Amino acid sequence: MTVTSGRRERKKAATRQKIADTALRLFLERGYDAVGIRDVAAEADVAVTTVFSHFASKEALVFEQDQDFERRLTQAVTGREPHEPLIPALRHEVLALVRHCTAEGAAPIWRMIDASPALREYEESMRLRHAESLAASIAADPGLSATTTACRTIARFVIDAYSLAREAADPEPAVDEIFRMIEAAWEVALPPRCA
Amino acid sequence: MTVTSGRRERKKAATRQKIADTALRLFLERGYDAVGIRDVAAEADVAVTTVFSHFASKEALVFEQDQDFERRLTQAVTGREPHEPLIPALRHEVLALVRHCTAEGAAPIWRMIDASPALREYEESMRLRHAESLAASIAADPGLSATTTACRTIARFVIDAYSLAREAADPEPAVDEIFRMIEAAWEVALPPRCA
DNA sequence: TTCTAAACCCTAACCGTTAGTGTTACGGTC
DNA sequence: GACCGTAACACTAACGGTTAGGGTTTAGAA
Repeated sequence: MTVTSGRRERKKAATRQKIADTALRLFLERGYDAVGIRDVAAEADVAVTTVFSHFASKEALVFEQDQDFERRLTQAVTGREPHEPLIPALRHEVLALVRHCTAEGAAPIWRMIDASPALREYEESMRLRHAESLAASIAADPGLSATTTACRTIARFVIDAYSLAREAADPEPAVDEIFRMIEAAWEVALPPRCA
Repeated sequence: MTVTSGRRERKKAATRQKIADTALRLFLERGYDAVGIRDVAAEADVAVTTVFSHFASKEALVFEQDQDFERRLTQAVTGREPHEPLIPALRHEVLALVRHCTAEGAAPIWRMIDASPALREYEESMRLRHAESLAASIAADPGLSATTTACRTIARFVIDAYSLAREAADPEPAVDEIFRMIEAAWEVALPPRCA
């Protein structure tokens, strides 16, 4: 009921972080498949059940900041200036996310993800979740009057843009190229006088 | 080396079919999660290892006609009349696929899929594979001059259209609505004189 | 202080999946 | 028609992610 910013929460967060850090370190050292949950638990000095109380699956250990990602996308919609158009705001945010993922230090992690079918599959289903929540944000915007289908469609397209650009040889121009397509799609989705 | 349409191949196909039929029946009777691979194997009167020699995973038992789906999409691109435009051809094929999936008899299967996270996840990664092979077909068309990124983008959008329309309250109009958006996206992706 | 419940631990199991090792029987060869 | 290579299948045992069940500690509320 209270603020509960006490020791308990700090300890819990520390445990979670220790597990995530240990897991990522081991995965990068020995390879994702070569490291078992029991290894992670032992190295982080916690029980296997504790790992699963913090993370829903082995794959979730790798995508620890999943929720950040989702929040930034919805924020780009709900937190933009009044009358600021939707698509450019999303383009800007996706560009930032792609830059973040293709930055120097992130390369080994993404190499590991691309090498593991399980991780790729997990990331795909994550993206679908993100698309759904993005679609909800867009649909909730009172300044926009698009159908449910159009909102969900644009949300998917935006998530596709992120995914495709990240894999492209030259990510930043790819964002621009794909967003030109999205912009065109969005314009025909709106009723005539909603320019 | 020869045609090998002999008894061996027929027996193999029969085994595969028996496994698939048994699995689908049990899944629908008792629920996907309530049926184990060992149950399927026992009921189909084969060894567990035989199941996995025919199907790569438990989920693959449900999406038996996966390859049909992929072939139909690429065929819609590679097999269309000369000068027949790309997007309407794809729209036509997606419409047929959506009709097929939303037909009366298919409802219980899709209800089961929607209810199981594992099956949903599997379907998502299947779709990504289909998008990749569709992108390859589009990129290989000598009559089109789009960038690699544009081809991959349009392929994703088309697969999204299938997925979103299938889930929509009214699937067929949804296909039309989404394909209007795709058409607009495709037009800005082409260089100026490729109308 | 006392009580509650959240966080954690341990054990044992479940289930999908695979490796290792045969066994059968089809299909081509002499 | 006997013979051999091998594809298809069987059996066992295990591996690894995941969960249930039940117990212990401790932060924080009463």
